[in-house]
Amino acid sequence: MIGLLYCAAAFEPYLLEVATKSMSHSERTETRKATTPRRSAAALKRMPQRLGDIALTTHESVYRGLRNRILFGGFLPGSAVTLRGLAEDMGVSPMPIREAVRRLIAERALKMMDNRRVLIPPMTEEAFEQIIFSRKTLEPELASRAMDRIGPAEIKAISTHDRAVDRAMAIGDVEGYMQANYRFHFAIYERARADTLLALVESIWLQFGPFMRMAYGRWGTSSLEDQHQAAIAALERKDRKALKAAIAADISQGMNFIGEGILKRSS
Amino acid sequence: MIGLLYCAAAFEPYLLEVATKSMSHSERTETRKATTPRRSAAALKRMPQRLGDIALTTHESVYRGLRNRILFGGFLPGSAVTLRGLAEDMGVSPMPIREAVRRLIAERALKMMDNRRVLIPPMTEEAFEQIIFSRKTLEPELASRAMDRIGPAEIKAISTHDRAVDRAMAIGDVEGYMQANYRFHFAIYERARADTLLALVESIWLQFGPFMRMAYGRWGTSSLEDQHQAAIAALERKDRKALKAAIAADISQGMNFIGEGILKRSS
DNA sequence: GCGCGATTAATGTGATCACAATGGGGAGGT
DNA sequence: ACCTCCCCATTGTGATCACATTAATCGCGC
Repeated sequence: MIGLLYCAAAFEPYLLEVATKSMSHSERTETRKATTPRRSAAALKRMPQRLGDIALTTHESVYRGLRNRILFGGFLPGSAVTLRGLAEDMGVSPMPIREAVRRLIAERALKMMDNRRVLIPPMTEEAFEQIIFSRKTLEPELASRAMDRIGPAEIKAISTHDRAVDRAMAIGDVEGYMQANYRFHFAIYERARADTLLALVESIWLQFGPFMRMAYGRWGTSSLEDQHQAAIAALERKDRKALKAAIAADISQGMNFIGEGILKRSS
Repeated sequence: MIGLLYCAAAFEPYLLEVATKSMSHSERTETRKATTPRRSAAALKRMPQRLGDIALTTHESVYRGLRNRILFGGFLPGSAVTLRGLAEDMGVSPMPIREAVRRLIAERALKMMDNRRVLIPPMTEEAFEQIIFSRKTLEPELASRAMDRIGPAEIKAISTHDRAVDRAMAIGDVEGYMQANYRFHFAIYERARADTLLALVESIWLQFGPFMRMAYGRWGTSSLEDQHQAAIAALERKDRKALKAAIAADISQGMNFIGEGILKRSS
C-alpha cells in the first residue's frame, strides 16, 4: 500500500511481462480450461514433472520463474501479487505458488504486510544504504576468493557476458542489460565455491532488482559506466587488490546511478 | 545422510527436548487425539488463533518454535526432520509445518537434500570459515550503528543479559547460556534499526546454532570467555572503535572455541 | 449528488486426500 | 554368512475444499 507511491509516476509497459520462464505446462492447462474445475476425477493426470534436466518440482520452477522476474525487474516495487493470480498466470494450482512465495518472502524478495497481502517490497533510503554496504563488503571478498579458480576459460565466459552487457546497453535493452550484468557478476562469484556467502549476495540482489529496473526504465542505460573491463584485466593479471577495487568501484558507480535517479531527484 | 556422521559419537540427551515454545494448542489436540482423524465434520473448529499478543498464524508459531529450537541447539547437526513427525510433535496438521520448514530452508537453517529429505545442515570447515567472516564483517558494523540509539536504559538491559550469560556459564546451563548470549548480542543489534543487515546476521546465527550447541555439549562452557564487559564499557563511553573491536574479539573467541572443539580435535 | 453502511468478492490459511519416489527390512538364493 | 531383490511403510508434493478476514462495491439515506 505504502509502496504504491513509488509507482505513481507514469510508467513503461514492462510491468507484467513474463521474463524468462519456459514452463511447459501444456498438459495441465487443458485440465484447467473449464471455468469451474471439479476435483472428482480431474486429479488423475498429476505429477507429469517436466524433466528438463533433472526432476524438477512444480514449486521449484515456479520459484525460479518468479525469482528471475523479480531479479530482472518484471515487477514494479510496491506492486501486489496474489496467490491465485499467480497460479492462474502460471497455470498451476495455488499450492506450489504458496511455497515459492513463502520462500521468496524469507529471502526478502517479497514482503508480506500485516494484512497478509504480499507485495514487491518498496525501497527506502535506509534499506538502500544497507544494501550498498552489504554489497561492497561481500562482493569484492567473493571475487577475491574466486580468483584462484578462474582460468582462461572462465575469463572467456566472463568477457562474453561483459560484451552482452555493452550490447544491451547500446540498444537500451534494459532487461537484457540486467540479465547480462547479473551473469557477469555471478559468473565470477560462483567460482568462489562459497555458497554461504553467495546466498547472502543473492538475497541482496533480489532486494534491489525491482528498484534497479525502475531507475533504468526512467533514465535509460545510456549514461551507465561500469568497471567490468578493469575487473577482467585484474583477473588476467591475477591482481587480487585491483580486482577487489574494480568490483567495489563497479558497485559504487551502479548503485550511485540508481540511488541518484530515484531517491534524490524525487518523483 | 552424509551429515549423520557428525552425530555418530555418544551424545547427551538434549537431542529432542522442546526448547522454549509455549504453544497452547489445547483445543486442537482434542480434535486429533483419535488415532485416525476423519475429515468429515472435524474441520469445523478451525482458526481459533491464539491471540497472545496479536493474531498469530499457526505456521508462524510453528516457525518461531522451530527457529528457537534450531538457534539454541534443540537439534543435532545432521539429524533429519520430517513434516509429519513435526506435525505430530506440535499437534498441528502438516500444512503449517510445510510453510515453516520451507521458510527455514530458505534461511539456510534447514537443508533439503536431493532426495527431498530435510535435515539440520551439518557443518563443514568451509562453511564455518565463511560464517566467521560474515559475522566479523556484519556484527561490529551493526553494533556501531546501534550505538547512537543505546542509552542508559538499553545498557541496563544489555547488562542484565550479560549477567544471565555469566550465571548460565557458571552452572553449565548450555541452553541458558546460548539464549542469554543471543539476547545480549541482539539487544545491541536491534537498536541499529537496520533490518536488512539484521536479517543477514540472523540467518548466519541460525546456521551455526546447532553446531555451537554440539561444541558446548561436549566440552562445556566453563572455559569460555567473552568480551561482553568490554563491549558494555565501550557503549558507556560511546567509544565506537572499542565497541567494534570488542564485538569482533567476542566473535573470534567464541567461534574459535567452537571450531577448535569440533573441527580440529576430530571426533 | 455525496458520503456511509451492508453486502459481496477476493485473499491467505489450514486440513485432508491422493500420488510418486525413496528407503528400509525381510525373504530367498548363493 | 552374506548379498540381492522385492515389498511395503514413509516422505514430500500437489490439488482441492472450507473458513476467517480483509478489501471492494453497490445501494440507501441524507
